[in-house]
Amino acid sequence: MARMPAAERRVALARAALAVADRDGVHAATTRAIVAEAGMPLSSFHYAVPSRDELLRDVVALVVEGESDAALAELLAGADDVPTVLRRTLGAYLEHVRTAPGREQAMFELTQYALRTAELADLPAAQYARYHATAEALLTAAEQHLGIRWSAPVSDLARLVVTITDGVTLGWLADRDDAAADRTLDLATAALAPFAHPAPAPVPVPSAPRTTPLEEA
Amino acid sequence: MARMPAAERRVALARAALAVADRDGVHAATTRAIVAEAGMPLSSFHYAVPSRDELLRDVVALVVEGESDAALAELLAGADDVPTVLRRTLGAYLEHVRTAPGREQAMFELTQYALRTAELADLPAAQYARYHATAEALLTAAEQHLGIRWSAPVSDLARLVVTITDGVTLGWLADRDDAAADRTLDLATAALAPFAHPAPAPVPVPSAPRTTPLEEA
DNA sequence: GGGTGTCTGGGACACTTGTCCAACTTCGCG
DNA sequence: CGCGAAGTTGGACAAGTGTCCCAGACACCC
Repeated sequence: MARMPAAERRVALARAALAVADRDGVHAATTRAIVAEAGMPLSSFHYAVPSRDELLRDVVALVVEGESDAALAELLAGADDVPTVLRRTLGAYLEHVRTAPGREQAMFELTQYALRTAELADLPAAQYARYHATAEALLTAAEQHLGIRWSAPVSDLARLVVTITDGVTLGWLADRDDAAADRTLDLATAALAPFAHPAPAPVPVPSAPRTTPLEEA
Repeated sequence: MARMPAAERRVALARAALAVADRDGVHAATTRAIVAEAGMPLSSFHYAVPSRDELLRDVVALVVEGESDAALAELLAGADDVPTVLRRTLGAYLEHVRTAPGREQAMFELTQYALRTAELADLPAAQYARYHATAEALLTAAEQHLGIRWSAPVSDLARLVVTITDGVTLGWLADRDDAAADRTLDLATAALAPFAHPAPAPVPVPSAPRTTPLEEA
């Protein structure tokens, strides 16, 4: 085995663990399966990581990290009306689940496992806080780009959005009914869109007039 | 051990398995833990049940069975306006989750486990079909009792409702934020209520006029 | 009452699991 | 060059897993 600092080996193990959990489920991500995936001898595991549970913590961080970026670009494209953008964003999420179902299922499994494991009991709350924050950022960005204001607290709406994406994912994983999932998103869009109100007259800061409000970051 | 026909012993084992899965998670529901819970010797297990996976199938059936009744009564009580009934029903579900979180989590774990297990791969679809059917029956009953008509296909709405309850459950299990879950249900209620339209003039069957349409079953 | 089929239950099997050790090699610095 | 720190590794451990066998006990019907 090539020589490798422990820290580096640890992230390689986290990536391997994610690959195994994606393919075969979290319960199959044993220390032996993980090192096999990473092409390491078993003894490397506990040299790089104190315990399997610690590694799983890394895996969650690994996924939650890269999650926020992908969806944001979708919003900025074709800045149409609210329902269209909403539907397109939800659709993009579902598409992501469809192309990597194991990954998303692994995240559910990880959450459930963490909830049952004393040393990881704090993980799910942090994980979902990140989900909620991501959704909130998305909704706030939508206000800007669509020139609207949400008629309910954005943090509450964000939680509802995560609720819906989670629910749709779970349902689709269970029966793989693409058409039904799409119809659910249609309905969810129709249910969510009315919370968007046209923005009040773009508040001009009296002391600092702008030529065009479109130039605001 | 008292003598007991194998069939009877099997349901006792299913109940014990549910108790263990509720308390300690599905992964802790080993054959030994289950028979200990049931107060049986280990060898009784495979006399009554061919395999552990078969037993888990029973457990799902056990829960899905008793699920439909509880919520229905809620609807019939105080037949108020749509948002109130909607909110009350969703609230009753959340309350159920709150009082038995392990149970609901066990169902999620069971679904995830089944999805990863070839012999149980058919379970999740059937399980969710039941959920959807239950929600659909509820929504249809609501049409009658509230004198409304849903402006979207009831089966689609039912899937959205299950999506939301699943999502709320998952989120609450993760962070146990009661207030946030309640706010999510408030918002979901506001989002769902507009799908209810006043029923069209109560269709009188021309050949069989009724004195009062309220007496219809 | 005898015998057949149902039920009991102790014990074992083959295997997998997370974790650790102790010996070995390699690196980098003085 | 020498030496301590860092990295590598085969092998083992104790515990736990699902499943099965087999000898015995009991119930019920002819």
